[in-house]
Amino acid sequence: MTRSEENYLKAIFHLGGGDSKSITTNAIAEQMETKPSSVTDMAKKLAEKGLVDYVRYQGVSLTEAGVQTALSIIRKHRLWEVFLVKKLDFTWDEVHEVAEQLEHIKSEKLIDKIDELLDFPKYDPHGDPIPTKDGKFQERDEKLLSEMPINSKGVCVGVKDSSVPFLKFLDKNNIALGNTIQVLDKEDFDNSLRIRMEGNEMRISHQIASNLFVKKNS
Amino acid sequence: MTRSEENYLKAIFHLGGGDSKSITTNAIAEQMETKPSSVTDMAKKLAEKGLVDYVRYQGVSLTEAGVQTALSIIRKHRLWEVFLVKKLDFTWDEVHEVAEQLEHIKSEKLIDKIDELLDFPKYDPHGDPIPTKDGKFQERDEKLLSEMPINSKGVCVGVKDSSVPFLKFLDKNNIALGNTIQVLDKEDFDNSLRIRMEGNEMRISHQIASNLFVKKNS
DNA sequence: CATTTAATTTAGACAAAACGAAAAATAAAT
DNA sequence: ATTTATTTTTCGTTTTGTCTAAATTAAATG
Repeated sequence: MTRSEENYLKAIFHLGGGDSKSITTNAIAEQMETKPSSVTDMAKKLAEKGLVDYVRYQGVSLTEAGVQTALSIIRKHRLWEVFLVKKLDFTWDEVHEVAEQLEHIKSEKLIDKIDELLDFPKYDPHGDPIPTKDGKFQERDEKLLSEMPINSKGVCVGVKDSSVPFLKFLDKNNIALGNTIQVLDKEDFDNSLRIRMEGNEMRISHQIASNLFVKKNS
Repeated sequence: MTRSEENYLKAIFHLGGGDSKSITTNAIAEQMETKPSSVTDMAKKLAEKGLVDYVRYQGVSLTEAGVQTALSIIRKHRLWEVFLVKKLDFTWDEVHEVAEQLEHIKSEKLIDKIDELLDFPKYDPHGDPIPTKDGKFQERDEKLLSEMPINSKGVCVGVKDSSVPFLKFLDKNNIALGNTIQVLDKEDFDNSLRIRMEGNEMRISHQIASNLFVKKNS
């Protein structure tokens, strides 16, 4: 399994190709910042290896083997992210780039030991769930802050956009995972929200609210 | 700097090409388990980049820039080895293979933080010195056990051969770095030694003795 | 010093991964 | 239903790193 093949599988998974949904070569090319013609080449190769189903002009979806491979890479990526934050004091906006490299290290023992060292974390620094060793994906009951009704309460558990600028913005405004949130009011005009976060009242744009995952209090 | 280029620089350094000594393409090919013709190609490329001096039919030696690059890779390799042993309970015969991959991860912050996490170790699990961040190499006053005079005492500080079979042999015979050693007798016939190690008397073949580094007591 | 031997380089070819231009297939629009 | 537009693929080319076989250079030997 080459690095490039691994990156394609990961991209297809992130685009939803794990649910036997067909992903277009164009979509994959955009996600990976490459050209559609390159994707076609790789689609053939991965199909050859039994990792994707590929129908010309239709698109690509992951086979069961493809899903498992993708999950193992995502598992490694997220565990390394936790390691970087918890053990090496990286900030959550610094980890992605390095984890993109570390996820390709080939050693089952290494990643199992990292998992153990971190005490088997369930979520990465951005709140994304870490697949288990046997390829199970922990889905979570969460919704976007922008979709919470007025007066509902919850806890901030993840970010949808994990780009560096967004993460830095959250830091600057003391918005962190684990914070309690109550929706106080919604502004019809621009869909902005007034919320109470950890006791402090603040105003949140729709842009922000639609990129924060919240676990609603039961 | 590609992975392949880094591996060539490392190999040349290990063959002594850091002391402006010319290393033949054949020697490099053997060290890297590749073909001399491939080495020639890479020699040209590295010369182009100013990392080696290359004269046709003469061989290759590292430039100052080449030495610094090689040292930074060796530094990473050895720090990762310490990490694997100290933090993840790898044995000293398991670390090399994984460190060969980890040494190519590109992040200055990462390796500095690993260094810090390990409390700035000076030696790797095989007793090899770890170059400093500014590319200084800590030479050490040590000699091979096979060259120690009778009755001299010392401490075992490193291995010359760090192959898996040799390391496993040492484990099996309770020979570990840090152990005290006294040479009791030398057998002229086969150059084997009688030694006292941590109180226990034992016999050591020349083959073994010439692969163990000892720091002589002053 | 000529010749053989060994080491080294050159040249041509290949595989992986990528790209751009152009052809082909599909989808959309009229 | 036919044209138009868009998407996707094909094909030829490039780059990186490697290899084999042939040619060249250096070393060694008589």
